[in-house]
Amino acid sequence: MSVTKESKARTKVPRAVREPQMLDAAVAVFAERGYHGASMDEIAAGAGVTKPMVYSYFGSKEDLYLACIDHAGTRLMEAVDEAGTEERDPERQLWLRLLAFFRFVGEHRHEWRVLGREAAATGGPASEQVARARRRVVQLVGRQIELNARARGAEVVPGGEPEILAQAMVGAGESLADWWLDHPEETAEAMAGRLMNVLWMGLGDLVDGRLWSPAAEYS
Amino acid sequence: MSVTKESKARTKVPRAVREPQMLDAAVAVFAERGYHGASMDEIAAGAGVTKPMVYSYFGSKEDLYLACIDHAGTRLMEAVDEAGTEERDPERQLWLRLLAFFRFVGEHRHEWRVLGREAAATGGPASEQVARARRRVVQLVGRQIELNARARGAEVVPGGEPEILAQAMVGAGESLADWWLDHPEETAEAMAGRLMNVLWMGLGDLVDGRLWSPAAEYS
DNA sequence: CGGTAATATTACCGATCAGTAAGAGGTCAA
DNA sequence: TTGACCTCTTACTGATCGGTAATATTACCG
Repeated sequence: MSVTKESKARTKVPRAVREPQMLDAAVAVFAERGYHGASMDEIAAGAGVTKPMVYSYFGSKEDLYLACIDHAGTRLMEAVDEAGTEERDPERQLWLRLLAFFRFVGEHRHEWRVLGREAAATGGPASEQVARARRRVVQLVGRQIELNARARGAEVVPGGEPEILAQAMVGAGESLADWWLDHPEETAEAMAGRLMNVLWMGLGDLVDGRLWSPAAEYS
Repeated sequence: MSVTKESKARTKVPRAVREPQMLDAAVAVFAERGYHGASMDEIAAGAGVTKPMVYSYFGSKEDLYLACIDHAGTRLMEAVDEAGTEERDPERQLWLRLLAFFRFVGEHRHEWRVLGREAAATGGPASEQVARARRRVVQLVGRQIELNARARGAEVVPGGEPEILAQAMVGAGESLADWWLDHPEETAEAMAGRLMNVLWMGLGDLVDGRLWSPAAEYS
């Protein structure tokens, strides 16, 4: 009952297994305490080893942090990217990807927190890495917006470049995801639906009673 | 050239003057380094004094942080609240308040950063204070949404409770504000216009070419 | 002037923490 | 078996930082 799993695995564990364990523990601690607040001892303990092992595998605290950012960013990108790749209708594709986003956040809260919140706190080159990972997500969303616009026959998106709109969308998603943490009774579908509404329909439509809803069953 | 201002003010400064100086310095350092990364020595130096003075006025690091949150939150609330108080049209009132928000962010980046980003990093009772300050903003926006809905004759806002929509809006504003930091050539008006568009018109309208624009001159 | 209260400093303590040295103990191939 | 390699630990260093005496210095008021 002391540690999460496998109270005592006294065997030596090969690097290929232990390294991901360390990464997971690091993501959890960084998400909980932030970069400065996280201690390497706690991360090591979370992985079931002691500090020098973490240093021998990852080099330094900052390198470990960078690895966490990369890990989380890649996983999020994969989840959102592969959702709706075979969906032709851009509006529905947007919906599917929003849904994938919230499902990822719901199932990997730690990863999301590392990417979203504690990001710019360090100020060093680590924050550069976070900014890059974040930009990848924003660009993906921006391309999605462009797709939607082109599908409607518009050459450019009015109201600003797609990436700026994407920036706003990602921020709205982040904020809703945070709200979700305090209201776990909501489903990922409900959260994605809310974001889809406020983004796609806009407040102007909403207050007039025009509501968005997924046309068909969602996967 | 060493310190920002007044190279040497060798006189003793009354508490009523020095305390706000400390608060300003603390906001700046907390915004830059985050709670954990900020050192009391740096804050004290920024205020032109040494550490024990800060402790004698604010008690502890956490108390100082709380004071910063309160300070920034109150100022932001005031700025947004008093904008458009005498505007009757809710849609235009929303616009004026978005504008006030971005002007505040543009002129008080430190304050905004303390409220927005480094917020949940501490995990202690300080994050509770941040959450409360943030909630005040969200509630203000939520009331604004309700006002808009009522002005259109709707009893309730479809698509979810107003505070959830407000949560998304605030997040979108945060995110755009961050983007703004890297693109200072944009004006507060342009930023507020973009946010107004994506929120009020919605992507569905935007990609169809329906764009929002302020009806009359904005103050 | 003199003395009281507020402003301010120097110099320190103890704790925490990133990072390391040195070596103990398995594991496996030859 | 043996010896080389990988895993893992104990035990430390040096620096930073929150917080605190103890004390100095200035302003102000009678």
